[in-house]
Amino acid sequence: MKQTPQHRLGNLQLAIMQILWEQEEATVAEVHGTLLAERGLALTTIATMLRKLEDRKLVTHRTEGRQYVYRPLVTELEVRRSMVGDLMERLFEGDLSELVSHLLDHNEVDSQELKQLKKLIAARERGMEKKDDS
Amino acid sequence: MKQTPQHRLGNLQLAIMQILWEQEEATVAEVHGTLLAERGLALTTIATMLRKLEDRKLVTHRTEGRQYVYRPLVTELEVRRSMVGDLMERLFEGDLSELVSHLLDHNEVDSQELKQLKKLIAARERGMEKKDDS
DNA sequence: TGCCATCTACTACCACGGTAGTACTATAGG
DNA sequence: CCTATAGTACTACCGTGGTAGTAGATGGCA
Repeated sequence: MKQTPQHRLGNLQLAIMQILWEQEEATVAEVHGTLLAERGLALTTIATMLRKLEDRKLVTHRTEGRQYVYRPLVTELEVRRSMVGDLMERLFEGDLSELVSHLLDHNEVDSQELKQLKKLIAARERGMEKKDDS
Repeated sequence: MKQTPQHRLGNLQLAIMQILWEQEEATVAEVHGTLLAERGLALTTIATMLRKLEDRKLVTHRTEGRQYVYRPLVTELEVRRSMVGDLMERLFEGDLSELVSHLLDHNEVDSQELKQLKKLIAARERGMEKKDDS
């Protein structure tokens, strides 16, 4: 068994998926329009990419008039889980603390953010207790 | 300015680099021998990959007898920074808290590890104060 | 009805990770 | 000196992300 089929997405693929996640669904032209500003891509490029994503079962489409309306088949969460987990595995042997430690050491983290993180951990601990009861 | 020239490494490339980071330097045969267990790769595959890595200035080599001894030109830290930063940018718009939050929510984190993380943050806060003095 | 604009499908390319066979070179041993 | 062998260089091929041109279908409008 191969489990979570490695949602490893490239830059453009991710950008497209993010639009679909935000909009729920979108036509080729809509995706193209949204992306046009930051990347100057041809409409056919977007269309091709969407078709390739559909091949990989990451999106699907329905027909509306003569347009295709695409819709994501995987959630942002799944992709994040898969890609973050992959990286953690590849770079930190799956050791979460190592990764977080790296993050803290090598990013500008202001005290604001540290407070935020402490809150996250505290919340997590409370969730833990609850789970311990079961 | 565009930053550290994107050290985006594939699986095999990373595995090879990791060996070089551990050993400081290694011959093709040594790398091949180390990797042979987990992946059954041909020696020429390793040699090719090392040459490609050299093209990209990620490693270099010197000659010893008739063998090449390869040595990394980038540190593990640099690669980690680059790849983690890249992922954080792509998936979480560069928001560190978002990434950590995701990590906490979607991995089995035991209380042991939470304690460890709190320690990391506390240490970070102390480092902060010192920097605030300057 | 017939032509144009709009959309998608096909096809083609490039770059690159990954994989490996074959060709070439130089060395060590007889 | 000459050959077997160890070791690298070349070349090639596949898959896939990324990019886009061109062909084909279709619907709207004059």
